[in-house]
Amino acid sequence: MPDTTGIDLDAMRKTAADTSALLKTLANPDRLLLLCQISQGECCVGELEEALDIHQPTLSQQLGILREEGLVNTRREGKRIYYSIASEKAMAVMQVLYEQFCKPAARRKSAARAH
Amino acid sequence: MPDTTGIDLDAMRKTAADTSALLKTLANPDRLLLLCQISQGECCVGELEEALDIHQPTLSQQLGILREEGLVNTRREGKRIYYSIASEKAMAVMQVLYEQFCKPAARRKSAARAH
DNA sequence: TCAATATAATACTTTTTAATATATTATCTT
DNA sequence: AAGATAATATATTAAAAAGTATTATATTGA
Repeated sequence: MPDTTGIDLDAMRKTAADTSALLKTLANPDRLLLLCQISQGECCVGELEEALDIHQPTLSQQLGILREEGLVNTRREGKRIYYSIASEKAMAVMQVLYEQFCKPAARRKSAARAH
Repeated sequence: MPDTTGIDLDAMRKTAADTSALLKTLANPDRLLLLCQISQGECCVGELEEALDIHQPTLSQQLGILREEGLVNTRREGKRIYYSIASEKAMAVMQVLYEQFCKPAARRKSAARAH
């Protein structure tokens, strides 16, 4: 009987590596705030800077990481560059994070209802 | 008119920090595999070691991190220590990760259906 | 004393973060 | 067209902090 355990495990490891790559990209407060803001509608760097009060080089650096990891798209309009969400997977995770961390009251209610 | 922007932003930063702490804990392939396994039912260290082929001190170290961060519970039974999931938030995130990374076919179908 | 698990100690590499400076691209003014 | 300004990106670097893997040892219970 062939040992299929190792094969499955290799596939799982690969998936785990991909998954943890996304999580790692998300695991930074600035980037979470940026994605949160961008997810509510396309915005340019200046708007992000003002809304989140992160100073420009840091902002650009973090946006660069989000770009490299394929989480956001960009579009130039004159001097400005507009960012929007590019990754469904990232959005799916952000949605859950929002439910778990930003809407605790509502969550508790529906959890209670479920009992 | 008081500037309420800063107050909201502080709250958001706090939430973002909490959120990224969880993400950081999850952002490691070994820990993802461990949680995945444990989420399918309580298991002891030996079972995890065999199922995932991670060697003992590393395993114990990663389990230690999951414990410290409150993601898992432990229960001793004789020589063995059984691990189970302790965090609803972590499970909610794991569930989405599973849907996004481990069930791509099913996901694509339902996405297509939605059009 | 053995089995199961945890902790400690260490050495190493890799990341992260933050700050400052500079470059690029586009628009505006004269 | 020249130069000034605005918006954004890139480069550089320094310092701190984390992550990883390994080997050895300790704890707890049977």
